[in-house]
Amino acid sequence: MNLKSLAEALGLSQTTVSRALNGYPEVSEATRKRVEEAAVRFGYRPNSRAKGLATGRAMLIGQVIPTSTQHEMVNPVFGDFVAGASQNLAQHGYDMLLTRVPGDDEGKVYREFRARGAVDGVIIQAPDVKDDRIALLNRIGLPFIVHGRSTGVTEPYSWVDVNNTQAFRRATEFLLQLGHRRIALINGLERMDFAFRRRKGYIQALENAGLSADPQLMCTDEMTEQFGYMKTRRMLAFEDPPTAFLCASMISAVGIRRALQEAQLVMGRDVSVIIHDDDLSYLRNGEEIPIFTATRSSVRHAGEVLADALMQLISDPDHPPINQLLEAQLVVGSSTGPAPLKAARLPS
Amino acid sequence: MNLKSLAEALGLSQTTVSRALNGYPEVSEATRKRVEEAAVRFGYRPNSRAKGLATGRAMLIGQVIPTSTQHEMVNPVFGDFVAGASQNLAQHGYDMLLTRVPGDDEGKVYREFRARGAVDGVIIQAPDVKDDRIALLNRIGLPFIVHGRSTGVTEPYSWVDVNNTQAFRRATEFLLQLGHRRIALINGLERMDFAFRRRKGYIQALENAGLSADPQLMCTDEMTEQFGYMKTRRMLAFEDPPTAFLCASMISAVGIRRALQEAQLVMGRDVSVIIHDDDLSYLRNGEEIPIFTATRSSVRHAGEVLADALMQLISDPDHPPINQLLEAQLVVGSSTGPAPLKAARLPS
DNA sequence: TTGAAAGCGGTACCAT
DNA sequence: ATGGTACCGCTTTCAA
Repeated sequence: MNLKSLAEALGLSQTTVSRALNGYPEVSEATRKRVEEAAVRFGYRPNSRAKGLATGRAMLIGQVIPTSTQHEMVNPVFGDFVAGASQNLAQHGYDMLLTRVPGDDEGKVYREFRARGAVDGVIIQAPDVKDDRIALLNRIGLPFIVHGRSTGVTEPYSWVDVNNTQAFRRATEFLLQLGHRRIALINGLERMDFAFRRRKGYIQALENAGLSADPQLMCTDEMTEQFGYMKTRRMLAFEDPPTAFLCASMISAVGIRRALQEAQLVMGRDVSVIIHDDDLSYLRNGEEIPIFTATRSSVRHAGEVLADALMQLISDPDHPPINQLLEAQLVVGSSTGPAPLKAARLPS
Repeated sequence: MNLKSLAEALGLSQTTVSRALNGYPEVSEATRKRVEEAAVRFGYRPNSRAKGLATGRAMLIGQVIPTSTQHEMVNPVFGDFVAGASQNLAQHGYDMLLTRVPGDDEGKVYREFRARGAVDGVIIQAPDVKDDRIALLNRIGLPFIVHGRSTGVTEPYSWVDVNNTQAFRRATEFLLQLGHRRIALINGLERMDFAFRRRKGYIQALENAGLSADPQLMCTDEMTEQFGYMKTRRMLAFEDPPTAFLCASMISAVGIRRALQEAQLVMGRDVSVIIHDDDLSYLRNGEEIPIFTATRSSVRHAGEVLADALMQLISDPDHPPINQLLEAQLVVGSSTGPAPLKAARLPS
């Protein structure tokens, strides 16, 4: 059923039917009723491509699937982000177009998007420090918004980010308060802006406390389970091992837990662990105090916020860049809900 | 730059240019060269919607984002599946269209897809036992393929699935071989077909060994960390607690590990854990033998296989249903690679 | 081998 | 308030 046959069935012109269905004011209420009813009855839905061709809009937002380069694995929270984003895009009639890039020529995809008119805007994930996608997109004039920021990029662009620096500063401060002095940082690839910022927060907290970061306790790599496991194992073997861990990925966190579990059993070692992204938990004498950032839901939330911002940018081409810094949640309590911070101190 | 202006710039008709670019044989090699070169030079790319309107194909595969109903969280391997699928779709010029359904009227989305001609086919995720989406899609005639199967559906349909029954039967057998008799099953929602099948495999293995499953050791719920944690805690408190755990989600596995870590510290308890999806690991006296199914990469692989199958279905409307059962990987070794199975026996 | 022109299914301008 | 029609950018039949 297309517009033509619907119009014929109603004995009206395509123009009128189209107007009635799209809420134009010049249609009489009587005909509008009649048309809408018939549309439902016949199950008429306008063809997406025809509509897009006529209006010049794709009603699609593009996104390149972000895989960590080597292992080609996708960040497990990607699904949550996408769920949040597409939920709010849907409210504006938009869907999400996912593409995968063979090599590292992501720029080619954006040029294609633009040239083919395949999408009305794009979402950029996991920007690097000095990410060059931003300049490209600004240049080709494809509306976009970055999930995260890119240190070193001076030209204006829209972004929605979580305050990673603050989150890690606070988490480190919390551990320091508890008496920890040897705090390990299991970080992601620091060419990625968010990892870069997390380290910054960690170092800030240490320096504010008059301590300097021990290079031996900081490591950076792709966030695999293996990475978390190996690094933790190695660090626990130091003569002055860390008493707490700060980590930024639920995947690596599994590895850390595995290593700790092993260490406790083998060495009877009593260690604390603090984990960012999904849950931060502090373990002391077998009593666990979960501190969590509930990142899966906050990533989802970021997706929602970002989608709304992008819709604004698209509806108004002259809209100034939107920059939105989301407060990092850092709640101490059980994973069923926040609770007051318990200051469990490290025994001297 | 569109076809018209490209044709004008070349002093050729749109027809010829179109033909040259689409590899029609009747174009002279000389003009084809000339056209292709000019297309590159001008950065010409055919408009997606115009092309789609003319050809009647959307070059898009639809997919509804699968969220577990209550918590609205997305399975963390979703990204890996999508990466695999869209990689192979891209080889055929297809992209993926993601939609989120507000309520539970997923059927409405598929009708829309069909009526609007928004996609050429769809991928169905996480089918329930007796999933009714299958009948609907068969009825409305939208090509589709299911990632997983649906026990109880008799009409033919295409699917790509992993042998979950076998995987869990084998894992259970392995634990039995090692001397375990009290094996816990931390399962997903058993209305979902894959969870249903996993329990089947678990029970099969027990019965083959002349044992019957203890209802106390089987639980099923949404795969949250909390779920894994709480159930493990509870089961460890039994007077005859499990000595091994079989789990089907990396998220719940974190909870299980957390509970075990705690238990070891508090109770000095020595437990084994076996985890499906991402890693199966066996822990004994502090010596860990990882047994893993590498599910993140195998889910990715499933996405690739499924995409290829769907491309076949779409290119040939009369193609009979494609059913492909992927062997579940069950490898014993380190997480860097497979190694021979070590039969670490439980002390009697 | 090349070109003219009729769709594909809508929207929107200009009349009436 | 309603209708006629050009047009969006491409493919494809038919004619030359």
